[in-house]
Parts: sequence; structure tokens; C-alpha cells
Amino acid sequence: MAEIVENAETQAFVKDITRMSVDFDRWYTDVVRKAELADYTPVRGCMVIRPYGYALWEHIQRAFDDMIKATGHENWYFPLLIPEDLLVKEAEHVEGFTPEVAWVTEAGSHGRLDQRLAIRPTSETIIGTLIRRYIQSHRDLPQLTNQWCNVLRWEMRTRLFLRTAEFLWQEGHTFHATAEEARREVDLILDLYRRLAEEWLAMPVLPGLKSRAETFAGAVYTKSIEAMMLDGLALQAGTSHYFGQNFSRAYDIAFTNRENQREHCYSTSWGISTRLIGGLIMTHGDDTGLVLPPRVAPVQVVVVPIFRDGPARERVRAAIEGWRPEVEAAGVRLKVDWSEDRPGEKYNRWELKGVPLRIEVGPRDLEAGQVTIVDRLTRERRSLPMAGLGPRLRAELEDFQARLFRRALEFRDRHTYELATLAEVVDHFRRGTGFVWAPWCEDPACEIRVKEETGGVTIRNYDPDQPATGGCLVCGRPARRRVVLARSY
RNA sequence: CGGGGAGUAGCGCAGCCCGGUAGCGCACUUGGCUGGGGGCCAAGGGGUCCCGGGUUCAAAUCCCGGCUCCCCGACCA
Repeated sequence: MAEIVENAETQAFVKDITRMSVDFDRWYTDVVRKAELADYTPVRGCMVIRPYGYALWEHIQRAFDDMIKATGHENWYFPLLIPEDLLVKEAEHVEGFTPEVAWVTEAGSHGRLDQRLAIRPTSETIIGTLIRRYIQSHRDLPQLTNQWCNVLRWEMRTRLFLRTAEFLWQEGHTFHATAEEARREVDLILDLYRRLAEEWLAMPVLPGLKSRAETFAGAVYTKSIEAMMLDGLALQAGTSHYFGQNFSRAYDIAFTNRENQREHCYSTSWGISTRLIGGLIMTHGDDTGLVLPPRVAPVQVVVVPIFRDGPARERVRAAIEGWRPEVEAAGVRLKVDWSEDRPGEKYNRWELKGVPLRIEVGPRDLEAGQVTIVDRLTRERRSLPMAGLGPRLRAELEDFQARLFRRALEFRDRHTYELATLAEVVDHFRRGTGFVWAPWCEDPACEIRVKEETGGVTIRNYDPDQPATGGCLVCGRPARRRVVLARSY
């Protein structure tokens, strides 16, 4: 287990959450439930996403949706149900997914269906089938489609956000006239994912290529972004796949090129899901609960009014209403907590919910013409003048976002190692976690060997442009790749 | 999907062995005192004891089946 931020102060504050150092998995579940992000339901693997969690998703969604719109992509909606004969056309793809596909076999008074219908585990097959109608000429390309939807995969072990049977995601599916252009699309999206993770979620990631063993079913290659969680495990936070003509051949998605010849399209697909929320929690959280990056926090600044009696309450209210419009005009998502709870309870509740900044406004502040501001990371109290609060809070939030990213990056760096041999790797993962860079010859047998000897450590990904030096950690033959190894979610 | 544990008020749990009026803490409601880090006093409300069968005069308790959650091992965004 990685080191955990813990001191007497934090211990005194938290009664509701299992401490990270005691049980990381329970800590995670406690945070998800106590922060009111999500909860269990009567159906295994299906969760209810509560308003605070859904608001988080909406901010992530908005950020990424804007990015893909700006790069020419369009949103569609494709059906939930996929006829069996259609699903099974791409052999490798089917083989990869059938173990976790759920089927609709009968319907109401209709009784048994002639052909069972799959509930989409992903939509390559249905989208391919439908999109071919709209592609005739190279002039119809590229088709840059995306949809925001739910999918269902019958998972064995489930965890809130990280691996649920039903989850929300975005799946992009694009069709191109040339391999070159499709490959560029895969890289473009991977970079948008990197930016979403780093700039919005303050979550540092390693973009790279997946090994053959970890490649998506039916893909020529898969690229991913990999993040490090606070327990040192890797989280695959987004994937972007290049299919070449695999799907286009299976589903006959073709166009007439400039030479008047019929040619199959080159396609890609890519996705991020509500899993990102799990990643967010495990990247920034602490023993007192969530810590949210301002750019996606549903509430960026919470205001706790302090007063003793009616008149004092009124003065505090007037002061807050005085600067509130300016703050909101500055684009700050502000919440004033007028609930009847005591201030201490409010502090704890909003810290648990990860709100970046808290403002306290009481009689002492009014006299001084200031507010008290407390930071979720440092818990330091400072005073800010009421005048000019809008721009000032904007700046504070930007600073908070930057500090959060820096903190996560430093954590990752502290838990990243460079090792040369299998023996060292086995020894390392016997005692700890984290990322380990190591040289690899690219032989799948060596990859399997690593997984077996370490009990589950896998190659997360690698930079295909980066040269490797030395000998393979397993067989000693000249290395072709410098790969990152980790246990993963 | 195999091995282990759990499900009783919103939450955390006791009661179950040894069948007989369903309990405790927190939360909740009302009133008062309070209010800058989870406050105090008083009075209240709240239960398909996970679901379905069985045994019994009688089941939270015993038996059988199922569902969900947690932990440990094989597949996965």
C-alpha cells in the first residue's frame, strides 16, 4: 500500500469513513456512499448514481463533448438491442465479448422471440451495420460519430464506478478512407483523453500502446491512458482502438474511392466511462473523503454562514448576497449552506464531499470587511477582502487545480521505479505496488511469464516511439520496448 | 464462477446456539438553550427482522431454496 496522508487532525475529523491505511477498498466504498455519489441497488452490478455523482459525470461529459465537437465529431444515438446474427459477424470481437453479453429472449405478451437480442456491451456491430447506408463515396468520409449511452457487461466482480455491469460511457466510432487518417484519429482521441484526465481531472496519465494480449477484441491495436491510484494500482482510464478494415470487411462498410474502385473503410473506436469517477476518487481522496478538482466539482466553493441570532443571521445574509452575484458572474459554482446544522457539521460534510474551497462568513468577518477561506487540501484558514472576491476566487480555484495535479504527479513519480530483471520485478511486487518501467523483447511468452511469476502484474502500455535499451527483463534478448508494469483494476 | 462471511428502524450493531411482547447507539421529529470544527436538556415517531417455501400451537431465531453485499482465487472499460 502506498503512503497515505494521515495525522491526528484528520483522525479527529472523520467518524464515517474507514481510513485508507486500514482498508483501502472499504475506504473507497465508504467515500462513494457517504459523499452521496452512488449506491447499491437490488440488481447485482447495477448502481444508482445520485445527483452529486451525476453532476460530476455531467461536468466530465460536457468537457469531453466540447472537445470532440470542436474536432468535427457528431453525436448519434444507436439502439440498445442488437440482433444475434448481427453481433456475431466479427469472429474475434464476438469471442471477446460473448462471455459477458446479456440477452433479451422474450417480451411481454409476445412470448419467446424468434431471434434473441443482445443488450449492447459496446456498439461496433450495430453502428457498423447502420452506418454503411450513409457511406457510398470517399466524399462521405470521414464519418466521425459518437454516442453517450449505457452499456451492459455481465461482470463477475463488480465495484461502484470501477466495474459495474451497467455503466455510462461515451463510445466514438469513426470511419475513414485511409489507414493513415484512421491512425491519426486514434492518436487525436488519445490526446484528448490525456487532456481530459490531466487538465480537467488533474489526473496524470501515461498514454501508450497496449501489448497484443491487452488489445481490444477485434482491434489491430489499442492505445490507452493509464493512471496511478493512491494504492499504487493502475487504472485504465480510457482506450482508443484502431481496427484497420477488420470491421469494415465483416460488415461490408465500403466506399468508392477517387479511382472509382470499391474499398473498405478504415475504422476506429474509443471510449471513456463513469469509471473515470472512480479514478478521480482514488487519485485525490484522503482520510476525510473526496477531494475534487475545481474544473469538474459540482460545487466549487461552499459558503458557511456563522451567526448567533436573527439579526446577525440577517447581516451575514446581506453580506453574502452583496458579493454573490460578482462571484457567480466570475463563473464560480457557489453553494451557500443555509441548512440548520451547526457549522462544524457543515465543514465536515462538505469536506467529505470534496468541495475545494470553503468560505466562512461570521460577525468577526463582517466587522473586518472580509471572509474566511479554508482550503480542502491544506485546511489553512486565511482572510480575503470581500471586495473583488469574484476574480480572487477564480484565481484560488485555478491554483487549487494546479496544486492537485502537481500533488498527484509527485505521488506517481514517488511510486515509479525502473527495474531490469524479472527477479527484481517479482520481488518488488511481492512487497509493494506502483509503476515499474522495464525492458521487454515483445515476445508474448515473456509477458505471460511476468504475469504468472508476479501473480497478476501486467504490461499496462508503452510509448511505441521510445527506444528501449538493454535486454528483456525475462529472456535477456535485446529489448524492443520500454514498458510500464503494474497491478491494475 | 469456486471458497469464506454478512443481511434486524436512515446508518452502525445486539438478539439467533437454547423458538414465546423486537432492542441499543447515532440519525430523525417537536420545544428550549445554543452556534467560528460533528453541542446540551426534555418529550416523541419510526420495523414486510433480505425474499419465498417448510417445520411448529408459535419463527428474527430451526430446515430448504433464492437474491444482494463484503473478503479471497480464474475473465474484464
